[in-house]
Amino acid sequence: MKIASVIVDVPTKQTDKTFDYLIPEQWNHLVVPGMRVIVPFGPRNIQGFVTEIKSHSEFNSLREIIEPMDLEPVLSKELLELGNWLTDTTLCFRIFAYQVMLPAALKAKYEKKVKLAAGVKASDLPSPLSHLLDGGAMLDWEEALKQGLVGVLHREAIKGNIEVIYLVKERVKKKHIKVIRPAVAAVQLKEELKQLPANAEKQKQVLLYFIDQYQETEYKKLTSQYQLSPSAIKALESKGLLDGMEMEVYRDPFDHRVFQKTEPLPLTENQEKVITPIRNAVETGKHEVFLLYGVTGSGKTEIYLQSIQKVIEKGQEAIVLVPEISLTPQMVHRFKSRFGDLVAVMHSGLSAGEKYDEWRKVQRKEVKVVVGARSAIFAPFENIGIIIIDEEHETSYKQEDMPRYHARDVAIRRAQTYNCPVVLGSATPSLESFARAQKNVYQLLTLPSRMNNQALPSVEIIDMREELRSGNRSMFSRKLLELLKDRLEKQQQSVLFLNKRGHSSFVMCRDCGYVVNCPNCDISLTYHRAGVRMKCHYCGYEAPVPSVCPECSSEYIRYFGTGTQKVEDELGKILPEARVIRMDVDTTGRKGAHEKLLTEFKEGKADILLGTQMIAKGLDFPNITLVGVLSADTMLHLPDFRSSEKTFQLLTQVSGRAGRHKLPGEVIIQTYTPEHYSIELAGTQDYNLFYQREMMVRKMRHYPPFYYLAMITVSHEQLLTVVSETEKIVQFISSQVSNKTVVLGPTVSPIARINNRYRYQCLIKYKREPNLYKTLKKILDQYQTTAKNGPLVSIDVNPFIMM
DNA sequence: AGCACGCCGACT
DNA sequence: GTCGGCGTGCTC
Repeated sequence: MKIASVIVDVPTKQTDKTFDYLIPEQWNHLVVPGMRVIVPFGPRNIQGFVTEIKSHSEFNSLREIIEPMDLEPVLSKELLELGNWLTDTTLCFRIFAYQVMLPAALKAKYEKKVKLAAGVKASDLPSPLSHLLDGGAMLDWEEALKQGLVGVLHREAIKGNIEVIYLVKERVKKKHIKVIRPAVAAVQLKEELKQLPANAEKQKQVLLYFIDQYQETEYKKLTSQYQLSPSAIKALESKGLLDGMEMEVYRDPFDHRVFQKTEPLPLTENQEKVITPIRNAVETGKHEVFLLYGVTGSGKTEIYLQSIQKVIEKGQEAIVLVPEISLTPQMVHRFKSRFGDLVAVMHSGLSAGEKYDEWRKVQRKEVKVVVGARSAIFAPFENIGIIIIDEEHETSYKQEDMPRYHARDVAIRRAQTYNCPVVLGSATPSLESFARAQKNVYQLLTLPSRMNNQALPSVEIIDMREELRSGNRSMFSRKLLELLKDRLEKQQQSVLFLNKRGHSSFVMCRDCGYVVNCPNCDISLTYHRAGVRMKCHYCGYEAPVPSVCPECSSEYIRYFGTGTQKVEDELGKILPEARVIRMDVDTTGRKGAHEKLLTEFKEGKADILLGTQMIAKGLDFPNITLVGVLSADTMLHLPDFRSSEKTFQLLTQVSGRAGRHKLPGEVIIQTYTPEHYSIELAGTQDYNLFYQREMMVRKMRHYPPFYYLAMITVSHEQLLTVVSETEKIVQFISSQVSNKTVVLGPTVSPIARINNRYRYQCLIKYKREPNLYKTLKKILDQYQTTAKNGPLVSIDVNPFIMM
């Protein structure tokens, strides 16, 4: 009998290896690597991934695979290998690496049930069980737990009267509809029509329909159109004239929309210059990474579209990654209207079932292009011709929980295996990428000017300290107010951008400044409008919003939100005639609200669009001629070495919203630190100078791209234990690495406590350390094996969030 | 993760 | 003497 090596769905150190199972004869040829199977594991049944088929095992008493869950593997050979690579490079469990590559719908759901053992009568059991299990009924274990039946069940199980059953279930079913199609030629249908008994009126109608419409038809449509009972169709089916079958259908989220087909636009001279090397790489099947550096509005998307066109012509497939927040309907529209049904879209707005359907389209090779957020990088294509990452600098490409991968790294890895180009596009490339381009690791392609040579908007930086000194205490500088009024008169549109500080909405006392914190974590609670409650995002603690301040008993304790509410109120006072649309977590919570608000703004139903992060991208409306940034520096003081870079990127991004069409644009940036280079240089929109300045800082402080980072976070209930354990780790690493490597710590984490566990960090900065991963793995092995009340250790290689 | 096995305290 | 607490170790 053949043997399968299986990675089981149990994410622990001890089970992070393959387990061997016998393949029952009947599945012998079906079970292949990459397939999900149900296997017995101890007393229960769980899901697992087959990684290998072999004929020998070191174990002598193997159990059998219970059942395969797929007819064809869900992970190709390439993806299995990619999963192993992910495991090694991000130091996670293999099961996590496999699961992250699949839609959530394919993750197993487990159910534990109780039923009567064979040959036992329900009446033999004690009273509560006897009727619950009567007639072979299955009792849900959770349900039994709630009713306090565990003790009884336990006793009966020992006696052998009941049986515990472990079920592995799919989360989402494929959606099917029943269709009917003619089973014989149309001529023959006509023949049969004549032979029908005179009273077979309904059958006659159905036959006439199929003679007229010789095609597959939805069962429901037939029955409702002719008011049929199923029997008429059944009769025809049994005569062999019609064929009924289940057909898999997709939940198409864009079903109701019609896409006007667009043709490739003529390229400018610059675009032509830039696309040529990409086309060549596609043509010759050469792996190369291009950094497409092009200012906002320089026509990067058209480059993507035409490169993909080339790939499709060559019979290959394309993956396009777009940050979640710019995966707007407009963006999707551009791809759908160029490539029509060949596009699958994957983003968080879809339901689990819809995501699964989009994934199936890729798996069944029914599409050629995938447009999606981070996880779309794992699209199960098998002949990739190009991978494009738009807004390459976006931090959302790094996943913050296991496996902590960066989509850019995965993209390059996959492109290497498929010998195809990667295009990283940005108006403000990440320092890492730009530095690589400078060193010719990546090939730099530049689009220096906007299409049609529109001027970049003029940017003015306003020193808010100056405003305060001259007696203006409002949040609008005099200049910004003046321009807002001007745009109102001219009936042009403005965008006001509020940079939210650190985390989201919190509750604060206006009198004493008290902020409501989580009692278990050193972090403020987040306000949730539903139920007027506050929640902790880290431990789940919940509390109602207090009516008086616990510190000073003031009644003026309230939700501070992202500040947009406050800005809106103030706007209402000073510009009462302006129509304002506010976009933040509160107003865009519902599905589709985001799109609806933007459409309203586009249609000119408002003069001012006010919002946070989420309006920084993708807005491309002709009538926007003014962009105001209310507070540019809120992000600058976060404990993050990338804060300058992020500030510069965000300001540049926002500025790009103005004057993208015929009308010239103006940008006002309000700040308390106008002298900071990231703000000053965002003002002059000088990426190159910013790059040089920031590189100097990074070099001095030993940060990327000069050094690589690895962050170790240790947590424990006892402060002293955390400190001493972190110290031990620091010592151990120091002893293992070269003296050129910097090992910092123990340092308190920026979030000093989560869920009553204190947190300390150790930061490693290194240039070349070939054995570091092995060393880190050793640390993980050590701590994941020791007792549960011991310290927890997590490691993030190339961290993006330093908390 | 779940679950069994196993060794100590408070009860019929 | 037993029921049940959760500490430890195993699952091919």
